[in-house]
Amino acid sequence: MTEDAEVEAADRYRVKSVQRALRLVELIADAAPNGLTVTELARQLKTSKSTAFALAQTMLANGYLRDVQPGPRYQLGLAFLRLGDLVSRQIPLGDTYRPVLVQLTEATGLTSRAAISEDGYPVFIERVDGPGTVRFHTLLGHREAPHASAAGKAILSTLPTTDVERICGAHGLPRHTRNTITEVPILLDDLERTRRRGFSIDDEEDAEGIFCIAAPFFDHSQRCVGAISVTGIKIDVPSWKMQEFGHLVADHARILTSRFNGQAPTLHLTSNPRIQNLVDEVSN
Amino acid sequence: MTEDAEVEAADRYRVKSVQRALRLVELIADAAPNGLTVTELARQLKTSKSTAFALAQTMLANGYLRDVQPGPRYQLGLAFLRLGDLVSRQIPLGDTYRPVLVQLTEATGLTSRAAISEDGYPVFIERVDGPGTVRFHTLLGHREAPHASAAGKAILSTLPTTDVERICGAHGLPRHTRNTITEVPILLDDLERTRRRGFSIDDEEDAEGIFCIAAPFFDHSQRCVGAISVTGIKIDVPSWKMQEFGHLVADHARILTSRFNGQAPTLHLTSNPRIQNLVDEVSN
DNA sequence: GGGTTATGTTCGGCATTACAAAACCGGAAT
DNA sequence: ATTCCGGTTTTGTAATGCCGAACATAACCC
Repeated sequence: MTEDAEVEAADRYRVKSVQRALRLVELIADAAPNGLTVTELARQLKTSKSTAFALAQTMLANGYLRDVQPGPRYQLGLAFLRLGDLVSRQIPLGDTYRPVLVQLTEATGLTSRAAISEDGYPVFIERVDGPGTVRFHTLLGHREAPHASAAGKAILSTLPTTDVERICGAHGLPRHTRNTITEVPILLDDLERTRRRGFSIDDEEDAEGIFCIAAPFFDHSQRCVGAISVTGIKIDVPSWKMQEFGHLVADHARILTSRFNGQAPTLHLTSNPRIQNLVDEVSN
Repeated sequence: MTEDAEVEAADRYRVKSVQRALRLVELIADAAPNGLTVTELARQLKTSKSTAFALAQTMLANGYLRDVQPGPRYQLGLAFLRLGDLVSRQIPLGDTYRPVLVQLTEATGLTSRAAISEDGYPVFIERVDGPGTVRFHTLLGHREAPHASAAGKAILSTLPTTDVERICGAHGLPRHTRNTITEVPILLDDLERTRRRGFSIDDEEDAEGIFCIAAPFFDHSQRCVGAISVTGIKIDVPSWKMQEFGHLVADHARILTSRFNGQAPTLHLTSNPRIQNLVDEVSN
């Protein structure tokens, strides 16, 4: 009990049963679409059936869960639809994103998404699926890794190095694929290239076979609000097309910036010598 | 304590602190977009500041609330975005609705919505706003009154009379405006007219100055899945246009029905004599 | 069809812990 | 500088959430 009094202190003002209830919601969310039974909930929550039952009943009575037959299985209720809609309305200029994404998807034929920055992390708030048959299971509200996603790197590329190091320090650079950048200096190089290009590239760094291209957009004080991105399957895209996609994404990010009456910051070119010879790499 | 042991029994398996937490979420949702402070929460929850604080901290730590400065105000967190998105994906054929609504909005210039039936109540699951500057504050996940909304009446019109009476008996027919139907027989007449027309009309019955036109759609077993509707301001719509809107809505509802591989039920014409002379009213 | 297993639901008691009140703190306004 | 007001922390106590075990009910299988 002496090990980490800090965590203990942080927990002091948390209501345990509510924590459990929230965890229950998460479990059901992850277990979609078939729902979970009381027994399965109890096992996963590491609690007794009676407790899981009481929690589920409470959520049920308030519309946060619904009961799908047969064999009482709990599924997320429509109440979350309302709350989700409310949240998306609270996002500043929330209805600006979709038209831009629609246009970007039409131009590229790819699924496009918009993320806003939450302490450096991209949180996706809007999505327009492409016409392809392959569907990426990308949920709104999802936080992606800053170092292993195009949107994340686009956001990081607008931040001073100290902030990048702080954010990376907080959660490390866990490896997702063999292409994932796991060293801070390499990441910083990548961010510098991103600044020069105007868009970031996730080349199978988050998931095998998937690429992502993103560009940041800004508010009036030149602060990065978030990033928009397109996602596709690596195999059927020649590299010249990647460049084209990149410019399209960057163009549409600029449209968003102007919608916000925003302004992109002027580039602070690095003096890092390792970077200097990358200047012309853009046109490769 | 002897008054209603039934309610007491139903409450027995509810977790009080979780109930409170959910109520807290509702309060914050209703108080949007500026959020609430701990003190305001405590007052509205009729609890002490410390309790409200603990609840809010718990939700905060899990991303269900966010802290908007200044003077710590709590606002709904982006976690709800994820859950809302998940729920909307769980709706069968969830991505079928939007294209149809887009088309309907283009054809009518009005805001159009789709609702699914939950025990006779329409719950709105998708929305496409019209080009007008006036915005209706219609939230997804919102349950409208069955007797005082076009979508509700469209759904009721597909149900046998006994079901309609049961549903109305459960919550009564509360008056919203002076046009609201508050008598069951009148409602039944209206439903019969709806069946003959092929679409339902809410003529300022839910809110003054607002009209709504809806039509039901069906699944393969001829059961009503829900209804789609258009909403507009009464004043600038001539009655012949209402008819045109009605047919457009009904047409698009049929499109949805066919997307579900569904089939509309054959009309069971009533023998109610009061209705007989309404048959030709359609062409008024 | 009866026995068997796996569930969902109900109950009672103990220990936990969520709660309220009050003290503490820090910033804004006077 | 002082007061006020709201947010945070503390602490004791009573409420209540939790568990285990009993009960009910449905699915399953010889």
